[in-house]
Amino acid sequence: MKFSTKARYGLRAMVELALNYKNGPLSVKVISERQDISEAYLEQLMAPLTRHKLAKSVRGAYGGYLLTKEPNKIIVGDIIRALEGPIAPVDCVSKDEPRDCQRADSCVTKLVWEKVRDAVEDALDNLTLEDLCQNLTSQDTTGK
Amino acid sequence: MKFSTKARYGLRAMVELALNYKNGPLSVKVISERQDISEAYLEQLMAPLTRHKLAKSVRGAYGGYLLTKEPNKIIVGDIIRALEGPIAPVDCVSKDEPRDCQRADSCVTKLVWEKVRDAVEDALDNLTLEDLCQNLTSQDTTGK
DNA sequence: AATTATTCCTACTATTTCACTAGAGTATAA
DNA sequence: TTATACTCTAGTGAAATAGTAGGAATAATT
Repeated sequence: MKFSTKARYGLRAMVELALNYKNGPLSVKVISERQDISEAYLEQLMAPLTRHKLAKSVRGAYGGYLLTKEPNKIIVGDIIRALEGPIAPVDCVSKDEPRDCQRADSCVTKLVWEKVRDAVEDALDNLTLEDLCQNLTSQDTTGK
Repeated sequence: MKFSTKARYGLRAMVELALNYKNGPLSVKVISERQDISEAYLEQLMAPLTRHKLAKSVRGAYGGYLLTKEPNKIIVGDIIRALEGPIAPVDCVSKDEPRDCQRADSCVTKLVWEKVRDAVEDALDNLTLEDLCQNLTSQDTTGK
């Protein structure tokens, strides 16, 4: 029950964009350095984020990526879904692409997975990039 | 962000034991037939459940597995943890075996994973095997 | 016009994890 | 003493993960 590096790295990249929100585009190179993520790999992660209109790109020199909205309008859950697909601890309870299973008594445990799915969605959909940025700055003052 | 077959099959096996709670041990063979799970594979899943004292075994003819407690005393979260280890969407927020990461600003996203972890634990720790059994019987009456 | 910095696109690959299978050994009831 | 179970460990095939690599397109700078 782990999130992949796609979700983890991609989210960190988005936080980096949020921190830079007022300063124009940030290149993959810079993000990858600041966040210590492989440049080529991070490039791939930006594609789904752009496709889902969470970030937009500016090509050419001095280009890079920008958020499409203010940090407080960007939901962490949407970032994760863009990177990993629908949030579902097991395929049969995926809201978007449920996979129906033959077994009648799979319903016995379905309740469990539905509750987990809802709990995770609730947690992720009530956090914005701004929340994370605030968390960072408040932690900085505590000194390590 | 998926649960493995270990968690899914193992939980289904435990529900099967709960349904049979008053009738003595249930063999892996029977469980595997009722739940349509490979016998040899399910055998392996019973080991951690036994080790964590959620089930106990009776060897020899007419043997099998039993719950160690009443279904309403067995927490779904404990079953999942026995089968998959600590509930943690990323390693750094594992309550038992946290893996410390060097990156100071990993803290930026740590909040996210902690919230997810807590949400999942809360969901799983507030369900017992009895809850699932009741869910089954009530669903049976709805037809389908 | 050439150069440089950037995103875009796609194919490839190494590693790891998952989901089993297989078989030999041990305990126990009938 | 035999059949029925659990116990333990090693092996394996397929799939997913986590990247690498390279070239084409685009835009600003010189």
